[in-house]
Amino acid sequence: MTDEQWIKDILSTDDEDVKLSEKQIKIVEAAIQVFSEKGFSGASTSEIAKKAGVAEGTVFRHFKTKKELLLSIVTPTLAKIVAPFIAKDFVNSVFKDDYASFEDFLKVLIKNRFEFMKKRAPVIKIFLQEIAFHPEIKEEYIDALTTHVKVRVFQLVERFKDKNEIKEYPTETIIRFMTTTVVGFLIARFLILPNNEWDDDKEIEDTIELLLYGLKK
Amino acid sequence: MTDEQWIKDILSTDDEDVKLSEKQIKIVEAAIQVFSEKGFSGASTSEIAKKAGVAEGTVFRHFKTKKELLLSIVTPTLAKIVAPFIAKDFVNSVFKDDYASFEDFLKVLIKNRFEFMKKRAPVIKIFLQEIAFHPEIKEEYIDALTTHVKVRVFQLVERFKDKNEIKEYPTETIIRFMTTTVVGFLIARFLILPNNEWDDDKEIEDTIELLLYGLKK
DNA sequence: TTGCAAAATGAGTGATTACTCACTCTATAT
DNA sequence: ATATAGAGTGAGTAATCACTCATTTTGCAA
Repeated sequence: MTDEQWIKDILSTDDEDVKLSEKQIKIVEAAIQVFSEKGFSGASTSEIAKKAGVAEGTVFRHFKTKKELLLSIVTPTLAKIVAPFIAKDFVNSVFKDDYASFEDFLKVLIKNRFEFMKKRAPVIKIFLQEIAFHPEIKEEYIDALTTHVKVRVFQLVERFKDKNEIKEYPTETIIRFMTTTVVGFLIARFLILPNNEWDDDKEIEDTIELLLYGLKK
Repeated sequence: MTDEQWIKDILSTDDEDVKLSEKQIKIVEAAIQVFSEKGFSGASTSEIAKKAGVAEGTVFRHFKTKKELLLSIVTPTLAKIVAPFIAKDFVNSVFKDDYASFEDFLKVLIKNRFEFMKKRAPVIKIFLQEIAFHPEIKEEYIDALTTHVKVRVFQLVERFKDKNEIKEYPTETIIRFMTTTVVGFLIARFLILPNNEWDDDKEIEDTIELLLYGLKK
């Protein structure tokens, strides 16, 4: 349990984008708030400017169009979703000391994605909402997921299969099962019922256990 | 396997709303298409009217506001989502002949919701999208789910627990697990990747099996 | 203090929005 | 044939939209 540094490093998500002026940051923050509340189409640039404490013209000085403002929020988010998995030898790192169990992996992964979601719920809400109406974003998202994340997780799952830790289901199905379970939990926790009283530690623990029992040999 | 009439009856979702004039139907159909493609805010009443082959005034003769048009689509959907579970003695019906297994129940439920989703994907997309921006709809939805669906499924799961068919996890967690798995599959299948080549029968089978292994004692 | 470029401004632009209303068309009853 | 009611129309309305641009303010080097 103590020696999980192998993934924690890879999964780090704490880098922040800099090189934005003070006003630019205020505009982006306001945009996140308004987009999150009303959706991209329902949000008006005048409201964003007002909330940012800035003239409407200033918004367009820094972002050529309203859509560019959306992209400046959504694109880095996509990058951060993918980031943990693009470490070149992701799979090997996990197995480096031939010590990693499927359980340990699940644990670290879920806890990490939990913190990720906790910190970025409004942005991820925008991301999920708008992906449906902007085919280029959706395309880019699916592309990034399949070429970076899926390929590597695929290898990983097959290694755990080889080690006889999990069942012989189609790897596709296993990945889908893991994904919907984790993502479903996070969406329920942070987007649908954020105001419920959640015993987070217990929910995470149970989710891991259920997944484990469903998949282990 | 042959004698599952007990649920199939209860789960029927094939009633259609009538008492709508020909033009009203065309307007609603057009609205479903445009709302589904562009979202509520992004859709214009003029486009809906055009697509329905109708003057814009006609839209407002039948639906006082744009939002009323949205509600005329979304409200019956909510009713149909809940419908299967509001049969007064839902739980007892399932156990009527003391013959139902958890597996049979899962099988019928998933297949039924699959057909439901298949038939109504665009409307359900609208439903899921707009629930985020219309608190009253969300409230009504959560209310209906907790007072009708959740209560009954709760009883059901506990009965299966009593019969030693499933584990002693918190019933809440079991329900969430079942829900995210099934809903996650349906969203992946019909909303995110509808154009993939899906072996539906196999996916359904595997999903049931995985859920079963995760939950059975 | 002055000079000056970059940043910020907000009134102005044409397009589009949801919605209205005075009017016409159509179907049925007599 | 005529009257009547309601369905259908589409030009018109004020409001709001994303975006522009001539002008002012600001920060800083000389």
